[in-house]
Amino acid sequence: MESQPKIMIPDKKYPRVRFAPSPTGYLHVGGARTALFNWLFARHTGGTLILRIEDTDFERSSAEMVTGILEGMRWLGMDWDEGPFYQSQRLELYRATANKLLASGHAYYCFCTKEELEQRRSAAAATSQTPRYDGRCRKLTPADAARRKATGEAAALRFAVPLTGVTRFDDAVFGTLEFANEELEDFVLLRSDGIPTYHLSVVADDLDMGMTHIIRGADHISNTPKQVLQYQALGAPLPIFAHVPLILGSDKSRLSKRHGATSVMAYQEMGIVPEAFRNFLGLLGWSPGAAGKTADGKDRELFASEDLIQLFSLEGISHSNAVFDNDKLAWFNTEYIRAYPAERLLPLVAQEWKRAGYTPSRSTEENLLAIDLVKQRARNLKDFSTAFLAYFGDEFAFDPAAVAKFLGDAAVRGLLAEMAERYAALEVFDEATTEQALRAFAEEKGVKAGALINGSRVALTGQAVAPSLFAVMVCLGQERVAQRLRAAVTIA
RNA sequence: GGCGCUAUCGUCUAGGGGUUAGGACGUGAGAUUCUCAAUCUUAAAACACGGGUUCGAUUCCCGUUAGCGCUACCA
Repeated sequence: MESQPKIMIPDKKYPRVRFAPSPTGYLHVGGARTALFNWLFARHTGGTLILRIEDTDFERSSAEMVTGILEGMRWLGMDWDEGPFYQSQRLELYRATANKLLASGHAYYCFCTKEELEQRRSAAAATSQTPRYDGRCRKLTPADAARRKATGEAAALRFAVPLTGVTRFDDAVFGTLEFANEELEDFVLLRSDGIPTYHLSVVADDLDMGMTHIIRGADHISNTPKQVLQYQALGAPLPIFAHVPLILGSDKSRLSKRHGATSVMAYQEMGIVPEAFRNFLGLLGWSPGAAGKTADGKDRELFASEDLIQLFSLEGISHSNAVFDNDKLAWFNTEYIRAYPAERLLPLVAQEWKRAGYTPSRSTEENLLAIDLVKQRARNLKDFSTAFLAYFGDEFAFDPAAVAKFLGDAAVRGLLAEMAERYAALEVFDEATTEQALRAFAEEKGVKAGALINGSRVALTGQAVAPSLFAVMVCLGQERVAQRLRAAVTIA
């Protein structure tokens, strides 16, 4: 990791928020939503978004995961103003902060070993006592502790939580939250190897980086009093906390691998359009309230990025957890695919083709026309590399079910081949003339036009599902149509 | 177990002391078409339970239940 970017001088007139993922996994759905809310808030208020990588757990963190997280943010169209900062490169700050806390008597050295602590914890659990650090090293005199530390004895630094009283803070979504200090244990600030824990580094950084709002997952609510205590010990003003409810799987348990994809990038691979995903995520745990009504009083669902930015507010964040609904995501996806102009859809489709190892054989012009023709029927980007292949080149598969349903009759196949010559001879090849030709041919042969239409559709596209047949013909072009109809005899 | 948070259709949610409790996804039915999707119409579907407060509670308060979170020298 190269040199660290500079932190700008905090200008408290505008909010400063951060997204602070831990690179122990890819960007997951919950993290992406937290990032989105921070980004939306920053953009709405004209504030600053800082990206901070919380990699103080060296064993579980990796550079690869950082890359993945940045990739996920970019895919969703989120940018950041400062960073990424790496906590692993800011260790001095944490030590300095720890020293301040030690000097002011808010922290003390603890010489208990990990094994001892574990033993006491399990002993407490066995007698159904609340397992909590008993504060025995707190009784050591500072001089004693300093001497032992000087001899090289391993020691962690713990925060001395007040024995009585309550710690209170205002949360922008949950209101005033209050915790009894006696419920809090003397948590570790610095591990015995000198590496800070999350509790210390998060406060030191949020302070140093001038954060005004802390927007993060509700799983941090219980950690917050520990952080508030540090702000107070340091004589620093509190930022505004805003805890965002969690995202749950379909069984209402916390979203995890067994619910399907948790990595944001997996949704790209599944053919989801980034804006659809962002729209969906933005509405999970947040709603614009009355501002999101349409003229006829219905709730709006479709919000472009700019709309989300304009409407976003902390007040709209809901208090309860939300279940991730794949069906609704799929619906957003089709809405966006259909609404995109072909020019905008093409790059996404091209990416999908690349991933599928497909190269279209027609021109960009023709591809754009084809995209416009078929996008109404797309549910997913994947459709463009599977069912829609016949529109972009001559290599495509025939759906066996479609063949069986509409081309099972050899007589029909023969008629199509015969009809191919009519099409080859057509002087004007547009929707009107192609339809005319087919209906005339059907009448002449004494068969239903529908049978020829359906058969042609399969012969031309390989699918039973397609746009209007004559539009398909025009899209494919005269030569191709004649060719594929001639080949009909060989299909079944 | 302790502490904390939460509770409106299956799901996302709006609303709020007096409403036919609204919308969206999904689901059912019908219409339409050249297949399918779309579209249109339409149907079913919710204030977790029990006590208060109040003329009146889904809304405010308390309790119960349930779900989730935290309970590490992880973040």
